[in-house]
Amino acid sequence: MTTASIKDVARLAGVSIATVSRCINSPEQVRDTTREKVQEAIRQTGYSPNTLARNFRRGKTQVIMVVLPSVGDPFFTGVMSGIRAVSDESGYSLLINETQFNTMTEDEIGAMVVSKLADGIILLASMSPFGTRVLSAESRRALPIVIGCEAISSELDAFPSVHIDNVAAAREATEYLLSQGHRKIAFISGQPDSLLTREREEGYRHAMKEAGIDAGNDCIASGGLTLGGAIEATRVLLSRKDPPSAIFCANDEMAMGCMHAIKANGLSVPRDISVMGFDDTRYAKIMDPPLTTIYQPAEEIGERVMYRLLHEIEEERSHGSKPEIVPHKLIIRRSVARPSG
Amino acid sequence: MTTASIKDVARLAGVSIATVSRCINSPEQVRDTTREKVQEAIRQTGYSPNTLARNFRRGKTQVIMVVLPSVGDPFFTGVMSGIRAVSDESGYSLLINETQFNTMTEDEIGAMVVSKLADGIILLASMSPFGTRVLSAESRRALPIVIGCEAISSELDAFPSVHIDNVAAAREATEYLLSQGHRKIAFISGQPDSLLTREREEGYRHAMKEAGIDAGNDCIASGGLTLGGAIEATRVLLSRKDPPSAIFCANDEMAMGCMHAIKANGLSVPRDISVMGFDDTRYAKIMDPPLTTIYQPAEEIGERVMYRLLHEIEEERSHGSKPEIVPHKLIIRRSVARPSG
DNA sequence: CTGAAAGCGCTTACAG
DNA sequence: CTGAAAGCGCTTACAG
Repeated sequence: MTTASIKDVARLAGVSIATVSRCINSPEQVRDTTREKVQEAIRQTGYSPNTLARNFRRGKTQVIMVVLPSVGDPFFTGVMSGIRAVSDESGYSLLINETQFNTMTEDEIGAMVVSKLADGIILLASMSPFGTRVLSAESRRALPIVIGCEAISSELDAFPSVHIDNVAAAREATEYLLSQGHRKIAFISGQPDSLLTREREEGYRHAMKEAGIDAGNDCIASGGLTLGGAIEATRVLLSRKDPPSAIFCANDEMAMGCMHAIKANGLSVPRDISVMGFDDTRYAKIMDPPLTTIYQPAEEIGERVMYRLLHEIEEERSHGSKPEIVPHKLIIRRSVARPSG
Repeated sequence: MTTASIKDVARLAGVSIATVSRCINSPEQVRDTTREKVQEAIRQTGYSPNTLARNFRRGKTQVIMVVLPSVGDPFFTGVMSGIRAVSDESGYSLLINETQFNTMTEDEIGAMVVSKLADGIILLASMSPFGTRVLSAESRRALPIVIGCEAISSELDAFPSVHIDNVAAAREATEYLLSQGHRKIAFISGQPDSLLTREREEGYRHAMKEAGIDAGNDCIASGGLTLGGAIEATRVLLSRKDPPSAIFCANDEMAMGCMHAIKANGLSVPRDISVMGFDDTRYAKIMDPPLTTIYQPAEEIGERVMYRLLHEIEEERSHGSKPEIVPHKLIIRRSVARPSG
């Protein structure tokens, strides 16, 4: 199958390749009769422009790369659909790059843009705060990158971002648990180096401290943001001499695992132990009992991130832009009750 | 930020661009002293090869495109990790293209390959069985495409594929329900035009028929493979004059919604109604009660699909290859019991 | 409205 | 081991 090139079309139609190109890219510049001849030739040859050549020539690809940690994470369903809503009407295609929780260094991110495979990048995944400095602060600012959902490392704070106030949200969640009378509140965090959960942990610690409670290190267990990790972490927490009366998980995925582990241990949620999640994924409301959690406006985050990126691509790069903070919301369902003790 | 080109490096190092190119692509062909000069020049200029130019020149991209219906679908976590395990050791990058349940026509798929944006394609998503015929049967066979998980339309049956025997698996699931004494078994299907669920539905019908039970159309409700769709479908089923004693859902996602709707209706699973899923995603075992379902070897499917694709890319295209069938397995947990009636 | 020509940045036989 | 040169397929000022 030797694919037809623009030359074959030109030869068949009896015109120059420039004219064929114009028929495709700005047909209004071509006389009707010529255009029809060319279109017929395109049909006959089965010609389709070589995207590789075109991208190269134009120096751009019309694609936006979305970097996310893991396909199969229900939280990203909403974010993606927000991104897509905007990209659909802007003529960009979306391609997704999965990191599988390998933190990306700044350099790898930079390489993606420098290599021109995408015109812009949306980062929804964590990345190492310790990228080696190939890119100067100046050139870094020039890359069309926008960060969504996550707090970001100091190396990346030159980039625009949109996310909720994770510290405040986690504090609010913890305060709700406190308001229900809990004192022994444990926290299941993500990977120790994840900035996102570090912020949520900070909110938790802050609220505990303000309530005059010493949240020592054995109030905190790492669940790696995964279902299995949370099950393990919960088991550890429950086996302590003085187990918690409430567990706050840094995301809903872990809250699902946590609830399961509690029940598997013969205890009841929320009668024996209360569980609080974070994200409000589609599963939160169908948990048994339905999960009390923090809602993140996933679609809105997606839309705003994409708008922001289009701005970065099309306008002058903004300098030192502040993060856009979108509102979160505490969703009270039935996985939290007053402690029985 | 004007990025350095190969010319800048050549000038600075005092060599030709051919030599710079060789230093990058086959350094062993270059004398040590020259290579060092060039490497120093690369460092100073911050040069990084323009991937667009390179891809264009080479006529290939070293990327594999994975087409899947939806990021955020837990089933694909395993398939992707199988694919990645193989691609990692083969030097290909993975890019993901999400269809959001818009069925892709054969033409769109073909366009992706013809346009050369990827060297090969893995299709994990449904596609319309009615692609218009831009591609002849011959040329179609030439595209490096492998299909995973799904049964496929007749237009696409020239492509290699790897999946479980969906008909047999669904039959087995239904037979298990029958063996527990159920007669009034409902089925929640996907989109009416989804080939995948059509096969599962076929297995269900087959088993029912063999048991001498008339599974009329009101035993079947469409849930669109989504959580919300299944909740709705379950409500409809429960409101029938003669509600089912067991519900077989075409995937686990719907089984989760189904169980929720049953409980929300004040009924108990499995005491009042049994629920059977399909896929055995990571959530199946943490459902309450844990979900009885069909296990698909997701990782293995991913690995095999990727191996198959590498074969397609690197070797001669295979003609009329048979689908690879991987084994499924009935996983008995606690969402199915004997009917109470 | 159309064509001849330059050039995007690279790779790779071909000579030497 | 290295360089000069052709060429990948397209787009786009520039002339006419």
